[in-house]
Amino acid sequence: MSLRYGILGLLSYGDMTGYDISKAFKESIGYFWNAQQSQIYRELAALEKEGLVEYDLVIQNDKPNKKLYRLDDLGRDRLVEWLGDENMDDYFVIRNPLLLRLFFSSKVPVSRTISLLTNYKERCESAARQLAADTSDLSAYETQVGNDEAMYWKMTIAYGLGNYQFGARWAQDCIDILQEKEEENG
Amino acid sequence: MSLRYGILGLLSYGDMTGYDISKAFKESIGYFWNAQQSQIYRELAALEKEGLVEYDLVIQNDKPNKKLYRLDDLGRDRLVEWLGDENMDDYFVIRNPLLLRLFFSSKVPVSRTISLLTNYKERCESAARQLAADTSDLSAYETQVGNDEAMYWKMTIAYGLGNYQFGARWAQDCIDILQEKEEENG
DNA sequence: GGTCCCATGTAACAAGTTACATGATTCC
DNA sequence: GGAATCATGTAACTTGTTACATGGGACC
Repeated sequence: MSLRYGILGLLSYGDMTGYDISKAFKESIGYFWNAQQSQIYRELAALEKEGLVEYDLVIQNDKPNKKLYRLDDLGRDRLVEWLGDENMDDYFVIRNPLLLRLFFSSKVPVSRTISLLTNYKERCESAARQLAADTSDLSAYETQVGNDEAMYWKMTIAYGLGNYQFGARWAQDCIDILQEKEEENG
Repeated sequence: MSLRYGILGLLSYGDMTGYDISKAFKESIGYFWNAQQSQIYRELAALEKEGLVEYDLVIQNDKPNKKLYRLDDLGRDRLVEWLGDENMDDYFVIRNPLLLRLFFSSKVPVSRTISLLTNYKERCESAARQLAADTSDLSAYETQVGNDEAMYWKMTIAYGLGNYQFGARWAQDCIDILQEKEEENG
């Protein structure tokens, strides 16, 4: 259900094509949501059918033609409705494949799990660096969309960074425990 | 794909019915994975068809009959294979509906978002308390399954607790910013 | 000549959600 | 009398994944 509101939300900033939206999911908000291209086209078609969005076909000569989507009033209403929803159950549905795997890791040599966690830690750190770099220049965005938008955006970045940092710290703690274990039994 | 390995992993501890597995997902490992009952029965049927698990039909008089599932050698092999998999892409696919919503929250009054985050913070804190309470007595589990299993289990708990604590702290930071904002413009 | 960008989709499949159906026993 | 526990599943639907298909223009 969230994907649809992600699309409506992006369209609330300005008209976009499916391709633009797909890029936005990858590049701008990929650290808290991701979506397949095929999923976006499917959802856009559904949104149009339900009258939440409309599009104009833009004819281009040097590039493929495109469908430029915009929010309808109904779509805007639904977006605001969703933003005011009291229900938070969705926020506590967790599926963490790393923890699932770690939970059963006694079936595999300790060294294997150390390398898994080392790898994980590095990827957390590089993800954090990447996010910091991508968002280091907030000022451009700030003047473009206004202070309020930038404030909320910063909060999501703070979460992203904090979460990666936590992941890296936790992984290191686990590695320490496992290395001690290895020395004992080695 | 992870669900299947979650089931195989649980069965590696001992024979279980679909109902037992469903309970385990809810109660024991619900803080890092969740699965619908219907999903588990479907997956068990598929695993049996593929020869990764087998079951005995246990006839009961006072309760409904049940299918007691056990791991086959093939299932055990596949589990260990998965535990040694190098690919970590799955661990970095993120879908966080709270951040998605927060990102677009400039369209809604500040007070609304303060109450959202306050609520979120409280639920993080209560989830942390719950997890701590549920796992306060590790000793029973430790003698039952051995030290190695308990070690990995503790690591997943540490993640769960840390993650909830981080969520609560972050939410409070956001609330502080929003309250300042409200006083300025109030 | 090869790859990336632009821009649209379809098709098949896997995974997750929600609701329904059955029925005895136990506990309050 | 009502809810919870035990125990199985089916059906319909939504969401997410992977692969395929098309085709011009730009850049190296």
